[in-house]
Parts: sequence; C-alpha cells; structure tokens
Amino acid sequence: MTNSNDNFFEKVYAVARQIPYGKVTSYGAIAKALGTARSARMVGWAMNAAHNLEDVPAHRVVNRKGLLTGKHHFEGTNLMQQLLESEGIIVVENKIIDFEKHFWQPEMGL
DNA sequence: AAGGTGACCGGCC
DNA sequence: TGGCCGGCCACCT
Repeated sequence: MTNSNDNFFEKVYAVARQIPYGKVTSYGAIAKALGTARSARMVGWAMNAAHNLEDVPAHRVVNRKGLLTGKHHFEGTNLMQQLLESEGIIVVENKIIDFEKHFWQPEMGL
C-alpha cells in the first residue's frame, strides 16, 4: 500500500461510501461508475484494502450474482452476512435473496 | 521491467 | 443458478 491516495482506490472508496443503508451493489457496477467497467476485478482488490476502513461498507458490495464472495475476507465467516441481514437484506447460503431488489446503482454525480 | 495474481464479468451450455 | 473459459486491468514482488 505505498500510498492510500491512489486515485483509483479513492474513487472506489468514494462510491462505496455512497451505498445507502439496506442497499447492495456489485463490483462491476462500481467499476462501471468509475468508467472502468473492465476493471471490476480491481474494484474487488480495492475493497480488500477498503474493508479496513470503517468508512467503506464493503459488506454491501457483492458480485453480480449476489453472492457474498468477499465474506471470506472478513474477520469471521458470517460477519458480512450478519451485517447485511441487520440492514434488512436476506442472505441464505452466502447468497442475497432478491438481490436485484436491493441492488443500488452507484453514481459519481451523486 | 516482467510475470503472477485476483472480493470479477460476460458468454455459452 | 451453476460450472467452465477467456479477457481485462491495475496492484504487488
């Protein structure tokens, strides 16, 4: 982590912080909002460092299938799921129920 | 400088 | 939805 002021990471953090309570989004959606839809993987990488920041609700970010792929990187094994369920999001088998219903499209101009 | 890696995505079956 | 394959892009060693 040489510098946490990397533009790319900053942008990812900025968007992640915009995620409203009880809402979730996908890495690709964030990547697209940044203009780098192909760098969806990078978004996940950024989240890896972002999950250390309390300002970045990484638990609200899942893959396009609504699977809690990143829960493995959290402290416990069900912490991410716990947080999501606490926000009214139903999670079964590491998968978000009605993912599309809770889906939130990030916007840089917001 | 080059190569390896990854919390992905989209297409196809 | 799930599994498999290929591509893309920035980060790390």
